Amino acid sequence: MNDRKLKLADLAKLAGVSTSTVSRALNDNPLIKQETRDKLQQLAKKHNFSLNTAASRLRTQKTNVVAVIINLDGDTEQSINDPFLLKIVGEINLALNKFGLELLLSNSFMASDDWANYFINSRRADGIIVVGQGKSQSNIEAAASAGVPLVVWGDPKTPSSYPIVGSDNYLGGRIATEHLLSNGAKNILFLGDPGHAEISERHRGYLDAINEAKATPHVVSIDITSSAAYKGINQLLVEKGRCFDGIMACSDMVAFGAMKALKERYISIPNDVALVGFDDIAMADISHPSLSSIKQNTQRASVILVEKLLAQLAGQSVESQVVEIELVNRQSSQR
Amino acid sequence: MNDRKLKLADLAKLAGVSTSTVSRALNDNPLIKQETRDKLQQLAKKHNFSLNTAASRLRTQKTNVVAVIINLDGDTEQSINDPFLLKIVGEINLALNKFGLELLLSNSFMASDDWANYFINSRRADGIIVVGQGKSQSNIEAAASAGVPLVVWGDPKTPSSYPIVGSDNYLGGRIATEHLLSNGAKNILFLGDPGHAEISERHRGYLDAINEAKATPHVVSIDITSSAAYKGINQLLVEKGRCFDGIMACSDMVAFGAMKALKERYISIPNDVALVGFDDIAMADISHPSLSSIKQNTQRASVILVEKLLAQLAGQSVESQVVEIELVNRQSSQR
DNA sequence: AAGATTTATGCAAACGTTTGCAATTTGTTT
DNA sequence: AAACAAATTGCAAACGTTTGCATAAATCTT
Repeated sequence: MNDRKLKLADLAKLAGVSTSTVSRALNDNPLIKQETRDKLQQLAKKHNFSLNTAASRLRTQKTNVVAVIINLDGDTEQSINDPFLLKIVGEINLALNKFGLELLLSNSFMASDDWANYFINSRRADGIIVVGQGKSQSNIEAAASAGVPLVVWGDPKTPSSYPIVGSDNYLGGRIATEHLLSNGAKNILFLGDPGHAEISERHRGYLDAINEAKATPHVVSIDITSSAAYKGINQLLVEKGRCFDGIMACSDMVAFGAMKALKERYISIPNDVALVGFDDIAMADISHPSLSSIKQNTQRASVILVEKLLAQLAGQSVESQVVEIELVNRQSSQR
Repeated sequence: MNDRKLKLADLAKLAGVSTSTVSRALNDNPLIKQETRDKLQQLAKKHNFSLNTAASRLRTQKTNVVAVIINLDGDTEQSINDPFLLKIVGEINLALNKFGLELLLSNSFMASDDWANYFINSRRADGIIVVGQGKSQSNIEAAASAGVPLVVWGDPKTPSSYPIVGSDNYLGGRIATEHLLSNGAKNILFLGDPGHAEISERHRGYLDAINEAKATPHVVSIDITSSAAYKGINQLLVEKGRCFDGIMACSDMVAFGAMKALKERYISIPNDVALVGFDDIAMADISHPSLSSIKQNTQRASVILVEKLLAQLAGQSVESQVVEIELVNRQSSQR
């Protein structure tokens, strides 16, 4: 490997042309003769040359970087290790790569609260993708109103000044609940925290389905973690006995927490209690009984998120968008 | 919000000092009088000023960015969505933040194969953290021998020219197997692909434990996915019946795949077959029966990875390091 | 074959920081 | 009060690209 890092000027000298020509050639600028372009590109490859991104970013005022912020609530236990959040990040990564963009990973604890300043003003990234609305949208609002190109994974029905891409959570909640009802459940619990944006919509769907069936709703409000779910169901069983025969869990991890509590007390799933989760994480298919769940099309959503961000960068204004959901019918709700 | 982005020079004019002074003040350089520093920092805050990172990176030749590469095998199904890999990424993120570094997320599919060139030469990042050794280490070798500051999450016992931080996989495999033996299992399966660096060590540990107990080893070589495990165990049961009473799975996801196959055939865990996994993912505690597993201290490992990378950046040479493991004893292996 | 186009290249000025060195101010010593 | 040392600040030159404009070379008109 060469000693000192080559720069454009060195390459130009080697080829006996100007730096402008090399720069254009490497960027495949049609101003340069095809033949010259090929020659220079080969030369660059041969010498292991690579443009200094700092310099080109400074010059072009573009970074080709997107900041992805995992938006965690300060007061919840939902951790940066939540499998679903990380799954989305993985898929956003793939989607960004498809468009030649890079991914700067952050979380709401780390970056200062002033996202516009920290990420955009400082030219760390061209735009922001926020994963999760959380309980409070103030950081997002602030960034959006500062004119930052921004797009959010969350509940698209939430009124907002910024585009939100996500599942139809209302419909998901409704379908899941109707599914439980049609499988004979009468007393269905909603397990999750309706204070949280996305979950509140699932809750609305649940409520409407319950009311239409003239059943009585019952909410067990817990944090979005499996251990909170485990404790919540346990406590309920201790205090009131098995006063329910169905659970609509606000996430798969929450469903698994509930499942554990039920199994420990030898309550049969799905015979005594039917169970539906949300997210369709990998584990849903592997657990026993396998977990029925509302599958979110995260792959498609990721691509849409990136497309909408690019549209904003191109100056277009974009709207929120719903991506389809699907009930994946497995053992935990069959009877 | 102001119209045009402020630059250092604007701020300097506002304060009536030179850009040098502002630059130094914002970087808390003791050359500048404390009083002046405070004043300028406040002014910067007030005007929502933020240094242009492209410019400072160009000037200083440092980025404060670390590229994290999820190293996926081309020929395996282990996906970018693997919960364990992503968990590590999450923790590396936190560790980097602690040191004021940022995280550029990549995977081995996206970046060109020439990591030295793509990440370092181009000044995209100062160093690289590779997550997972995969089956082939050629990319890593190439980068390391090009002099890239680099550190790998993997099996520290693998001979290498670069530092590897990871669990004592040999010991993990051994402890897990001994645990199964001491719980009365006689015919213990190793479930996983010994061609894979980290897993080969676990396999060695397994073999030694088995041999010392004068038992017979039996390897079911499968891809590192739960569905491969499910199929593998299913097939074995069909072809040879239940010819084993213990399974040492090379990961928790693999263990869950096996668990599902067993449950479906009403083979009791742990009574008929005792089961131990590896990784201790969140689900291990939530499943029923809960899954005994070898817990890797990923949090500590992440901090060590970052520290070793920083040491390299400071010109020191660093060695591979083992982080402790721990058997988490749960229901799947108790009898 | 000389002008008028078209095509291909080069010049030189940015982009916004940081930093070695020089210059200025302040404080200390005699 | 002069001479010196120490503490602050400013000057100006980088860092390595990209790109508007000018120029040179090649092609086309007539």
